[in-house]
Amino acid sequence: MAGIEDVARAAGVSTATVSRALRGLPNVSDATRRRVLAEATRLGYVPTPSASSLATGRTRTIGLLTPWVSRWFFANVIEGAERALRDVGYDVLLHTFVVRRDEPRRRVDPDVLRHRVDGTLVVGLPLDDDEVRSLVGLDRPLAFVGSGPDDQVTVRLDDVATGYAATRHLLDLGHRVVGHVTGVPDLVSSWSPPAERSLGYVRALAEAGVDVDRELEANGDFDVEGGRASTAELLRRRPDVTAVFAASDEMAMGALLAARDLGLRVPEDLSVVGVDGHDLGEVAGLTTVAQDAYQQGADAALLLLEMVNGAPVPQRLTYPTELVRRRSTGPPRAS
Amino acid sequence: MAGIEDVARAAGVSTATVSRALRGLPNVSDATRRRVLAEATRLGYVPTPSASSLATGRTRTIGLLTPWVSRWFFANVIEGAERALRDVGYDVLLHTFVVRRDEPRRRVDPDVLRHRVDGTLVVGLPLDDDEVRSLVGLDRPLAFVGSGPDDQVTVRLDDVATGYAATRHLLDLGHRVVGHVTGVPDLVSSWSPPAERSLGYVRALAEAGVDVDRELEANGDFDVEGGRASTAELLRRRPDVTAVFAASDEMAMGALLAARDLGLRVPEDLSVVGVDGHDLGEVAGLTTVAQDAYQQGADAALLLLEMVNGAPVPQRLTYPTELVRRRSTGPPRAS
DNA sequence: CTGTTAGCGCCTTCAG
DNA sequence: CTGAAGGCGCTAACAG
Repeated sequence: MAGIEDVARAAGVSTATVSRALRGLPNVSDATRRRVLAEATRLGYVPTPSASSLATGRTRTIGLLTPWVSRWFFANVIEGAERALRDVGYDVLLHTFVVRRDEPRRRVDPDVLRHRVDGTLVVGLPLDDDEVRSLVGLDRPLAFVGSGPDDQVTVRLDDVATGYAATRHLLDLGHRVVGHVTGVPDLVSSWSPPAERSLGYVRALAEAGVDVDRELEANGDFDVEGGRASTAELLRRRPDVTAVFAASDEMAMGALLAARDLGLRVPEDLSVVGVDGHDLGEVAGLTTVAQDAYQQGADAALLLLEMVNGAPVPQRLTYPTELVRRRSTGPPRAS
Repeated sequence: MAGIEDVARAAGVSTATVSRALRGLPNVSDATRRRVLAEATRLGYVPTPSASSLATGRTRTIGLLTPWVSRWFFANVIEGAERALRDVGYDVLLHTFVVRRDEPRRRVDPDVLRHRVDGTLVVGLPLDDDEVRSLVGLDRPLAFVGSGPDDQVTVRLDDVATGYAATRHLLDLGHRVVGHVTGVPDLVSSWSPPAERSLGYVRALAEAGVDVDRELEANGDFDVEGGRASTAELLRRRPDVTAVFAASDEMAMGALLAARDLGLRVPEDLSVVGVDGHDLGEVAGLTTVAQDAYQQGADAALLLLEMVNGAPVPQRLTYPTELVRRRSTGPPRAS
């Protein structure tokens, strides 16, 4: 409840000096600063954010845009980013965008962010060019995690390499008819991870001299039920499939369910590999190409802060992945 | 970039009228309102939040306090709350608190929330009395999800009944030596769900005339690895255990891993039941007492908004749970 | 129904 | 090194 004026009065200085002293600005004598600090503490003074925002234009808040919080990748990125930001006294404003199969999602509206954040972190949300432009138009730092336009600061995997690694693992085991459960049906942007993972898949097949067939790919919408349904569909179309590469662990878990539904043993009848390194992957015995989502969130947040502070930052941080072999993959049955 | 003054000038009215018109307040003629709206839209006017906060004392922001975002219950509550709030134009400020086994966590600091939120939602974060008092001292609406003090608005399960239901299911299957993997070692508050679930466990055992033994309980820290370790410990202490009730699905998954580690078959050698209804429970074949975390988050958010608007709200919303039977539970082996 | 006038609480030149 | 004073952009009485 104490205002800056109370502190000023108590310390016998002006409000300007209090402001300077408390924010660690120069041009305040040590003695004065100590006195101000002491009085501020004693009175329990805390600056009113809206007042200082109004005066400075800064909010010490970062906007976090994401389609979900309850999925592995997103939850971990958010957690990593929030903690990194909190550590330096920044708040996180959470904005989710419902993304559904059929209906188009609500568009990203820069007006909701304007004057409300010092920067924006877009987590795994595919934006069209207009949306990106509108965020750029906020004239505040902008960074992407998981995927992002080529000309924006982005923290992500090498998704082509990731898809390649997963597929290659299956090929190395001897599989020759490999299905692919991918992420999204229609891409609003050209920089989508599922598209690139799919490219890696195709590349690995081609390199191995294996036929690539559109019938071997199906959309699993990045969730368990989608993975289950599309794997079932895949197996209906091509009963000779012996392995499936799913573009996320959650879809891969769906693939495991589909196998069980159909009475197929894993990995004897069907091998499954995912992407993520989901916490529960071990329980399911899921082979996966693992990534560190938490750290990507934290690093992206730090990058964004650098930008907020006007420091130069690398345009792109590419994270490593690691193949984790578990029970869900093995050599195909001898046919 | 256009300010309220620009709109006022363009519409040929005062800023006060613009403010009234745009916020749908009475005492503005239809014609004027339309004109103002048109000009505001044309100029792309959006009120600066910090300015209106400073003037009104309202922020249209809710603070969300939680220990994690990457765990099932928390992620779903957060998602539900965020969407409910966004729908009515409220922002969510996310605050996480690292909770670790050993070290004490950072204390909840009301100063970070002061003048920054219109209300606070505490999600599954055990607070001590001082912390609760400090939040109450903010003089803003406060609500809890998952657990909360008796005298505060809380949305939660009947945790005693939940623990009872899970344990009862095992007893009904014929188990007589039932272990319990609980949540936390030392409770900072008396209203913790793990403590109540444990109470339900004890009650069910007592009712069935089965001995209750402290050795049959172990702390699993609410995560997979904790569940794994404590289940292993449990089985070491009491090799005659035939079933385990874990206070969360994530710990239950850990119990499944422990069983596998020890070469025990589930459910023939060990039955496992959890609590939550985790999305991946089906993949693991996990029997569970399911709850709807998303809806609890959404409802708590709505309750909080009612309070912000000065409406009376029920002190307590108790959510139903439902036993979902899967492969992880079955009758004990005939000994 | 509409305009005028003070603030809301802090920051930031500009003097001194 | 410090203080005075204006202003950030909007809202809330109070007149009219």
